Amino acid sequence: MSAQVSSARRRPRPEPGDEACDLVHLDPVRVARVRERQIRPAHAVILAETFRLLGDPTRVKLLDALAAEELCVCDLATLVGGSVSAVSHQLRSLRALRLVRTRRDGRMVYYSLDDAHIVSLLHQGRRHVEEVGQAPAGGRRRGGRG
Amino acid sequence: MSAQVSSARRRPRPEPGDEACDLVHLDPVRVARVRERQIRPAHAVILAETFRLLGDPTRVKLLDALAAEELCVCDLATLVGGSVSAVSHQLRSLRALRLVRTRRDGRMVYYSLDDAHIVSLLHQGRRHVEEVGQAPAGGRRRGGRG
DNA sequence: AGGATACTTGAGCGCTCATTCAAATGTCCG
DNA sequence: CGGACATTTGAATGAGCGCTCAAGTATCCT
Repeated sequence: MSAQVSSARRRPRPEPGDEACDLVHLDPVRVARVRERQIRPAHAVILAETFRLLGDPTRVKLLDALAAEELCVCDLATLVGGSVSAVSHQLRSLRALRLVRTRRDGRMVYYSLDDAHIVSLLHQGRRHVEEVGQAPAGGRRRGGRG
Repeated sequence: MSAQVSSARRRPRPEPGDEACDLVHLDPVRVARVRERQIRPAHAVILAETFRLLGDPTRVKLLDALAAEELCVCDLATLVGGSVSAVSHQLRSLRALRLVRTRRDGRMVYYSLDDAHIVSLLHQGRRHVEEVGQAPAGGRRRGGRG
């Protein structure tokens, strides 16, 4: 672990024949090692897409509320403190990604969760936030367990 | 479970004295029940903020790469396939939220992960994506293992 | 000191996205 | 059928974001 780990880290001048791309100064050993375990680009996109859905306070509240039980749009709107229209729009996105499903009962439409993975992710995140209980930007603490 | 669970669900006409807000048709029992378990709005914002950071392919790749080992900016740029500047901007966001930390070694700046919770979330998500291996929008399958 | 390297930063731009408002759809009741 | 209700949808608007480009900072080597 100390013989030839870094090929660029201590190199005074990069040789001209080295550059295969814009970057002539990278560490090929390290890069190759990471590449083996690296997530596939397509998967990164899908994963980001999934996390992006959770990256909005309204949707977080929506999914969190639905984790308790199924709810109609107007109850959801009340619970998350938004307009019925706004909530409906968000539910549409959630439904498009199959995160929630609907059930009609007369005029009412009841929403419920449809993806156990998301619920797991959400709850894990919620647990973390409630543990630290700090604002993330500027004032966040690591290991704020006590 | 069938006595008086729903006050609005089967009510023909809402009485005029009922409306305390814009919504005159909600189910107070259900709403109250969910409210007890509901995430606090401030926590929802923090949680969304956290997930939002993970809601970008470049940042997902960045964090995923750093989960393997510490890396300098130019290696990261190579691994995620972006410009050094773009990567540096993203790392700035990540650093602001204390998701990554830096270590200087001469001219190089090495980044590494600084939040175990995020890593856990990321890996959990990655595992899920690699299990289903399907695009989320339009063609997603649940339990698409076979 | 001077030049090269590794990274950061600020401005600007195009794009996405969450919300609002207004209108439409579908359902129940008389 | 006609009115009230629950929800959906489309257009418009405004804010935020990620990228590029160009300059700036910090470090190393001679």
